[in-house]
Amino acid sequence: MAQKTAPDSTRRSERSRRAIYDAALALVAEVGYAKLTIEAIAARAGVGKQTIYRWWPSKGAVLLDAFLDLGEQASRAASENAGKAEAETEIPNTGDLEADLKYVMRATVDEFNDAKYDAPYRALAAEGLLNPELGAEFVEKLLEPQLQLFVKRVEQAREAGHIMPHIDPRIALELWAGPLAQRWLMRSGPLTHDYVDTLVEYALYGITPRPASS
Amino acid sequence: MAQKTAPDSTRRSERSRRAIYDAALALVAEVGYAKLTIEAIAARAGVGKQTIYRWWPSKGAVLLDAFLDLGEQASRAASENAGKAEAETEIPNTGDLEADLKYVMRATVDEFNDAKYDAPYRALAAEGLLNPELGAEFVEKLLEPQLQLFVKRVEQAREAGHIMPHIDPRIALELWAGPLAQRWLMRSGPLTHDYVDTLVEYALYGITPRPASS
Amino acid sequence: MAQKTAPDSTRRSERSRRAIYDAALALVAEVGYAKLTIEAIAARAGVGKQTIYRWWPSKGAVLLDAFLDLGEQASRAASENAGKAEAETEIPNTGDLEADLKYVMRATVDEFNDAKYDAPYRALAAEGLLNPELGAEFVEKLLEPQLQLFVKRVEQAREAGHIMPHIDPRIALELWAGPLAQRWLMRSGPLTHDYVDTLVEYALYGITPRPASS
Amino acid sequence: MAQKTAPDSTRRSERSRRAIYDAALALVAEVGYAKLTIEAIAARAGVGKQTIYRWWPSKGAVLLDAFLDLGEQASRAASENAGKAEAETEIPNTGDLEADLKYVMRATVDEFNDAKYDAPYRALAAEGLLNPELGAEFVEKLLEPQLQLFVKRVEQAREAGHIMPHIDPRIALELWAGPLAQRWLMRSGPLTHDYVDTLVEYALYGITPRPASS
DNA sequence: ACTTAAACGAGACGGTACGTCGAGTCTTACC
DNA sequence: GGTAAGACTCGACGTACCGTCTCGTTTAAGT
Repeated sequence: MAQKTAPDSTRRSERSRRAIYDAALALVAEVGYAKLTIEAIAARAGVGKQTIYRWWPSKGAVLLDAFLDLGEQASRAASENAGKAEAETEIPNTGDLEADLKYVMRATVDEFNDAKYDAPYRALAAEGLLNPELGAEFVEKLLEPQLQLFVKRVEQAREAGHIMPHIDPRIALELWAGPLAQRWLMRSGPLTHDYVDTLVEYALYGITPRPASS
Repeated sequence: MAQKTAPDSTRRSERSRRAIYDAALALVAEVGYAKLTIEAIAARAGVGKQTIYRWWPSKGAVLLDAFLDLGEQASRAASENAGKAEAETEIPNTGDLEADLKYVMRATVDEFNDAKYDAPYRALAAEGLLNPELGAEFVEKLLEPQLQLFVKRVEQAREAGHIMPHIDPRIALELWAGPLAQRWLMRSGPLTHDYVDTLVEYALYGITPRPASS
Repeated sequence: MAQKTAPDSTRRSERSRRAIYDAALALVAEVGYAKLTIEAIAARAGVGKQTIYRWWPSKGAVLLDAFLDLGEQASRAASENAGKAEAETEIPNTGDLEADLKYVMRATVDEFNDAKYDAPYRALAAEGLLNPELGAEFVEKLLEPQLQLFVKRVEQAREAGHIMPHIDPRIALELWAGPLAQRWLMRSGPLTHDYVDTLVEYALYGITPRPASS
Repeated sequence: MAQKTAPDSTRRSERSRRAIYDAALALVAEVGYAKLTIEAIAARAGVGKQTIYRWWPSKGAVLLDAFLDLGEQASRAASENAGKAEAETEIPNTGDLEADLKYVMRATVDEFNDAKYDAPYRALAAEGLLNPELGAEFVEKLLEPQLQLFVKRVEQAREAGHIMPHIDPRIALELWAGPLAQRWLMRSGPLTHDYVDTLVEYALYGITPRPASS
């Protein structure tokens, strides 16, 4: 895991790291991931190229860290505002699973439609497809934590008897998360509130006829 | 659509086109999409670079055509074998929707696990994420045709009363196709027959408790 | 001797070669050999770096060719002016060896004191000291041809009985050429007409007392 | 001579200085002057880069000091061996100028042919060509002291009547020292005992015919 | 069958970015 | 305050490909 004489991270320049994150995020939004270059990041950040190569193995890795840092900053800011530290870190539980899922899915759709998040997130996903190491990190640090929120909420619903006991929550959540991801990434259809509402309904109640419903 | 003095496609060298497809597919499997270069394709194909630039705008476009051609060859070969021309071009309808879907999904899983298809397909998906034009072509020529097979089968089921009448087939199919795509692309979980079986069951019957079923 | 798939010199761009020569000579005069970079030559010449690397192995080799070309141009210009094609290509023979040598040596001193020639010539000499390949080429193409002019003149003098028969002309000429080169390169003393006059006298007649001379 | 807040040389680490000299001489022999780097010297010497930059302005200056130190060590060692302290610091005077010069010139040839001295000496000469400051120091500290030995011996010969009174010893010595230096540096001819013998003879007696010799 | 213009192979060209190396400066911890 | 260590900015290295541009040389359509 250590390359040739790993650098001493205690002497690392915090100032440079921040500047690199800012430059990477700004540039990926401006020119797109394909035209994002390490030279440009270094130049924009006022940093030597070697400082980037010393700490990251690829532009994808830089962008992933930058994006993770962006998330941390956001959640740190959120924590400070309200007293509730769980801001955005938990799916609400009003007792009505369908309503709660729709609420979160609509918010997710809005986020995917926000250019600020779309560019880097999409770039990381694309890079992850081709680069297994980065893909694994992407899944572990970005995707899975978000999916685990659904797992938790589905488990709560199961305990309340709203979900059948034999259902695997980790698979269940993919019924709505998978289609959303696919439409977003592939642009294979419009991303609307109606769409995710429908997704949640189909997933919860199935698409085959039920006997006596009410 | 025509660049400067569009080339005369009637005089196009079939031999070169084939050589380029072969080279592109071979190279993407050998070195991966990121390290695939037009120079290498030209060299491997014994072709001038200009011959590639004359007919395609990017390496992604070359690979897409090469992959489409691969599919055409495969289906042409299949047609010749059996008398049934619809080989692989239709989902079976035994009257049992669940069984038919599971059958097709298991076959799809097997295909995704086949390295021969995985490398170029994954590369095209990744490129499509970042390049909207190529993404649109990818969806139109590769993804949507496959999804339409599900649409057709779901409509048949609806007519047979096995699916509720208000269900939108185009959305319904995403309940199982979306999760499968996500797991494959993101490597966010294992791709097994059991997994897709579960997916189909959850999608058909929902995850919430049903009243007296039988 | 041939590197990897030697380039086809028939397709070489004459325009680029000239631009590279001009840029190299201009830059070495401006910033000195140590700060001369291939990137700067390429930029100044409006040429891709690869075009330099394709045809020359090092900046020293570029400069050597540029300087040789400069000499060829000069002698070609000289040839066109006067009818005598041997302009500068031969040492005069007035019958008076001492006078003829002094004449040529004074001209050489003037040339060494001319900044236009000093910078590249000195750079090439320095590079040749450390790089045997380039040094050999420097000697063969620049130094030796000039020394051979002296060899020829000394041989003429020997035939006329002005030089002792057992004298080796190739060594004899070093008596005045060697000290001049050393003073010029090492800056170990002033380079004046008087100095070379003295050199010629000492070399011709020796430094030990002669018996009754006249 | 003093940069910004000149370092206090009384606190200088003798151990480091020695290690730097050793490393510089070893490396220049191993990889050549062009590939000699300050980083490598520091690493080999087990010394911080700053310690080198604090005391020397360039790699050439380091090497010059290292080479001078080498000479001092050698002469100090020689002094301890024999009682005669002037070992190697004076040209013998047997009364036969020709023999004495040939003796010293042959020894010089042997030294130039010794790889141990050739590499650093040649490197310093080359650097001195391009860098006037270092060149001046090279001449003053290395070249001129050696030439002065010849000046002294020629003056002795003049006093003995073996050299004509009007001869300038400083110029006379260049008749044999210049050609030798040129052949060595430029590799423009073989460096043998015969060659320097011839040089001395030509220089002493001239190349033109003498009346009645004996 | 002959002509002729376009496609072709080859590859040199002006560029951009790569990932590495070393220069010279600066900071940290130690002695 | 000198030192070992090494991270920093900067600039150049030599390489790999990009996409464009000639060069002859096939090659296939139209005469």
